[in-house]
Amino acid sequence: MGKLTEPLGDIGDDECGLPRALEAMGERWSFMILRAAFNGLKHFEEMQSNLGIARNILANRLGRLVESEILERQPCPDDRRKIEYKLTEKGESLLPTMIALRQWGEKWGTGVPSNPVLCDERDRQPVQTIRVHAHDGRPLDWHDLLWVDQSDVVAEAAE
Amino acid sequence: MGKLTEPLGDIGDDECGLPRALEAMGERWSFMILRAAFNGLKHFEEMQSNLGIARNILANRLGRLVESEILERQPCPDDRRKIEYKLTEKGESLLPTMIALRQWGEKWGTGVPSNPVLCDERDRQPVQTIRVHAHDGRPLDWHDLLWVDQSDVVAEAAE
DNA sequence: CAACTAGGTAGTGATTCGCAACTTAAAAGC
DNA sequence: GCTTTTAAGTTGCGAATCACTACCTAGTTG
Repeated sequence: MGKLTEPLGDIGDDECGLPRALEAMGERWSFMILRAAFNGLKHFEEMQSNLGIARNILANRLGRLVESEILERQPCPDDRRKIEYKLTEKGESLLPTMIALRQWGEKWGTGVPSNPVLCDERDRQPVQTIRVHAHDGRPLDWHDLLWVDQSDVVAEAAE
Repeated sequence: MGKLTEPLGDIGDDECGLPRALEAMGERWSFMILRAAFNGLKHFEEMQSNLGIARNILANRLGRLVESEILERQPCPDDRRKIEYKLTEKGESLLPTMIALRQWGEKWGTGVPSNPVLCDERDRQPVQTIRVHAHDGRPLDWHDLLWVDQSDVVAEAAE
């Protein structure tokens, strides 16, 4: 007797992944550090000078990102002073979120076209703007969306 | 004589839209308030009781989101005590970012399948997982990406 | 073995957060 | 029309977080 759909009204908060995501990524600097990691920065000093973040904050955030299994912390074998922070699979899977946020900031910032463009390395064409897509690939907007109870989805998928 | 590509190394920080996006959305609660707005909550008290956020913080965040033109603040004509906060176009265009973050939180949270599923209202099938797509639609991962100078992109697009 | 480097930690003041109480203006109840 | 209730804030204050600087320690270089 599950309610079939809800009118995008209030959803069970704890069913939503957003709070959990924000627990890991919601603090100041977290996204900037993630960007640095995606940009190939691996070491503490590298990130510190690149981001201009305070050292204790950086240490705290790196620790937290490692705890959340977004980054992996491994001592370098060749120079045992150095520590390499690298993205885990979980961390890499934040790429779409980060690109979407970046694209939004570009689109709605000052009209500057934002010069180095993110491209597919295969054909060097810019990547698509990130959108929500339906099962069959149609791009969707907010008003095309609906919350459906899991059981009802499965039933319909069997059709 | 622009450098053709960079190996995803350091990018001009100010060319990146991420800091600008975080200026508007990087504070605690901003994303949760945005989610509330997407879920149809329009009024102060509604959001306050739904999110459990402190009133002063909510007032501050709403003010900031309005300032950033993510929300629009309009007094209700029928009840002049009430104020309606509604998403602007700029605010609505944060939908992909929010869904991407939510999906990430669901995928990597406790193995709970997260029950009400976000679906296309047309066929009631779940929406796709948000990804980065190439110009031609191929899904791309981190290692498929490259920064290309704008002028070089245009040149290639003309081909 | 002296100097330097990588990755932190510790101390301190400035911000911000979060809770509760208060305010103001507009409805509703009677 | 007078009291009560509701909506949307604002204010004060203690607790937590941020950011800046200085310091520390292990490992590496000259």
